[in-house]
Amino acid sequence: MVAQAPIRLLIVDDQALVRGALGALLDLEADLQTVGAAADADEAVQQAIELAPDVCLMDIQMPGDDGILATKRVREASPSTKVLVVTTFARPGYLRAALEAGAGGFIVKDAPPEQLADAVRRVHAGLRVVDPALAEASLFEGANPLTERERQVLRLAGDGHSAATIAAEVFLSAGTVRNHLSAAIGKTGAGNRAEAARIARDKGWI
Amino acid sequence: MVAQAPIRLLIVDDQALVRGALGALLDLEADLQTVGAAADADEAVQQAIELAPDVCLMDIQMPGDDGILATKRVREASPSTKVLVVTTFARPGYLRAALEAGAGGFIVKDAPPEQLADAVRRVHAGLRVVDPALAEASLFEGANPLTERERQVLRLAGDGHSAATIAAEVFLSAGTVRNHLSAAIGKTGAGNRAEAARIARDKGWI
DNA sequence: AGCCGAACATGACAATCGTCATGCGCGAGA
DNA sequence: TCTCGCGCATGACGATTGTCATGTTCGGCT
Repeated sequence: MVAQAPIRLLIVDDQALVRGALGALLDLEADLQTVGAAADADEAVQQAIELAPDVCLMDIQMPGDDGILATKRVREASPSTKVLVVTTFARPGYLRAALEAGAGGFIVKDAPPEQLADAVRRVHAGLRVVDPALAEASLFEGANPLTERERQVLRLAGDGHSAATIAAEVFLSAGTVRNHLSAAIGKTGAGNRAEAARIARDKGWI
Repeated sequence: MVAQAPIRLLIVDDQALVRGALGALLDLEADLQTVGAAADADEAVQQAIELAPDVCLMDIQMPGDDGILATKRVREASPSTKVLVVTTFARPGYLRAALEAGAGGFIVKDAPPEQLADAVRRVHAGLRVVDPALAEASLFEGANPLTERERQVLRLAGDGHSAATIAAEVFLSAGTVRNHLSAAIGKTGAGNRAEAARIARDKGWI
């Protein structure tokens, strides 16, 4: 039997150490070969065009465009490249957003290392790879219940901005800002804006 | 020349994928050998005793006891083991706390992969390894200005608890809690408790 | 002993926040 | 077409928060 051409990989993660370590781990597999590495969305898109890799490993948390948006851009730039999203946080909102952005798989960094190579192979074969526990949580949690305005003001409130400050930034009256926050507090089941922001972040809603 | 005995490593990180990936990266070096892996502080201490590794790679963010406390416990359990703290966040407070806990080095995950093996060798040789930029920041930021009470109430406030709730948890009057929070707000230069909590977390003060 | 500063504790007062009632505009379905 | 529901916007009202003046305790220093 003739040896198959290896699956060519592009690794995207803002942390250099993680890029190198994942590369080392995957290069141990005979049928996988790391051909590129990128630290942000722009580099990722450029390398996807130049290298047309078979699979792109994508971390979600990055400075600038996040991994979700980067996934969408990579898929547009190189449709033959499958994207496997690898993330630290098992947030249902992330899973949903990643799949909608065109990701072929979603795996958390808690997963055993042996599973990673398998996930890459499955994604390359066109299969959907999703952590079962996370898929269930996503179903249970349901979709993001927050409206655009609510997300917008809640993000700012979570950073400690006052209602008046937020009102000035989004061109609303302070009362309206408080009202949107109140709605967000109700939908998250929180008792105040700080807790609401924390919960929404936990679930990947903002 | 006779081959040196390899440097024996214990890797501590709550994320299985990262443990495996770091292990793969370091095992590429001829003079380094991964002999153990642990997912939390308890496992780390147990393995330090059983294996007496030369160097322990320690992540800071972990469930249960954090990496700082784990460092202290590993040093006590196996004094011959040097600890190299590896963290995602370059927070000056973390650096100071890690060194006080007995860490021999502190490196962030942004660092280039080649640097990691070198850092391990230096720590093993008994040298201090610290990211220069971070050391400067630590000097500039100074020590944690918050008192014990201020840290305590600010942590709870950051999770969205109200003054009354916090008061009940720490056995103080609501007014006293507000007063401690006010002090913390002043020391962090924030405008309210939420921002104060965010800033304090950023700097590794809570 | 006497003094001093730091951490901690408390209640009064003004500013800000969370909730509610109310209204507008717009797309979906009867 | 006429509702109905939803997102959005606003101001009034009670609840919570942030600040300030004040007081207590405790260790260090002269």
